Amino acid sequence: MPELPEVETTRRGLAPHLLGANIVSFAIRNDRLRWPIPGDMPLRGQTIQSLERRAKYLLLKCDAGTLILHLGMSGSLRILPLDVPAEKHDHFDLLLDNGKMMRLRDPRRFGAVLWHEGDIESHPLLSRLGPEPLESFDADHLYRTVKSRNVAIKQLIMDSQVVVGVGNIYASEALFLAGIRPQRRNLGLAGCARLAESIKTTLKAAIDAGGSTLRDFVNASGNPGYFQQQHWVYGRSGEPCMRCGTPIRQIRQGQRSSFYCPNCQK
DNA sequence: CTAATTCCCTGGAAGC
DNA sequence: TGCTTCCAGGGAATTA
Repeated sequence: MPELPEVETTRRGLAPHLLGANIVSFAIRNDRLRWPIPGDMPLRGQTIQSLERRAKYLLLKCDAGTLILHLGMSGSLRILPLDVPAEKHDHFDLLLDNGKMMRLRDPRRFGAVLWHEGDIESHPLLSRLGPEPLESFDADHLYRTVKSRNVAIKQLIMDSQVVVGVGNIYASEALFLAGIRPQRRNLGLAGCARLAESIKTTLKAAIDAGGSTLRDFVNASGNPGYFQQQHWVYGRSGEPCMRCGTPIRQIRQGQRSSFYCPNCQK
């Protein structure tokens, strides 16, 4: 699943192929993603100025506006030669003047391709987002939020208004590293500090792991460079904790699975 | 306002 | 073997 590290890895993989390129045209094969892909985006002739990431959104900034991309649950972006035939779930292509194209594949169609002109931070999807976890996010901010809300800590750190980019997998992993149970509601400043640090550590480690697979990014037959992460607790229900051997527990929180070690996490 | 729930979608695994 | 059922998840939209 593309979480923040996968999106960042994708951004780094795409950037050298996209920056400075001119958009010749685009193709929409199936516009039914999270929202319909606008058919009238004025992309033709635009030069790609930068490729940034905000939360899990990729922002492809052009002369006249920004192409907003989201990978949803199953989306991937690849750079391919122009003549590679599209397969079943290849919904959107961006054709460039350098002989390459960027292709979006998204079987479950939870992703998005949108166009926005003007200040990108004011876009409705971006304007209410909380801090980036690897930038301005810290213990004080988390502690203040914990005190002002009455929800389980796991759901809090997955709330994009609190901090962006923490998906279901890394939420469980970060809570394990911090020694905090996912259902906890009261958390002191020290606990918040451990958790904020664990979130940063977890995401950074995953981004670093992704870097080693970047060489596979441009590959017509291979995968787009996502990577298998070694998980402490996620998906390991009933298996022994790698720290203490206690069986990992699985619970439901807000229709999502959470995993934790009942001995290591209090 | 906050918190909880529903919904979009397909592929893969499990069950019969 | 082939069907049916369940589950996964981002996050906006909806409901309580």
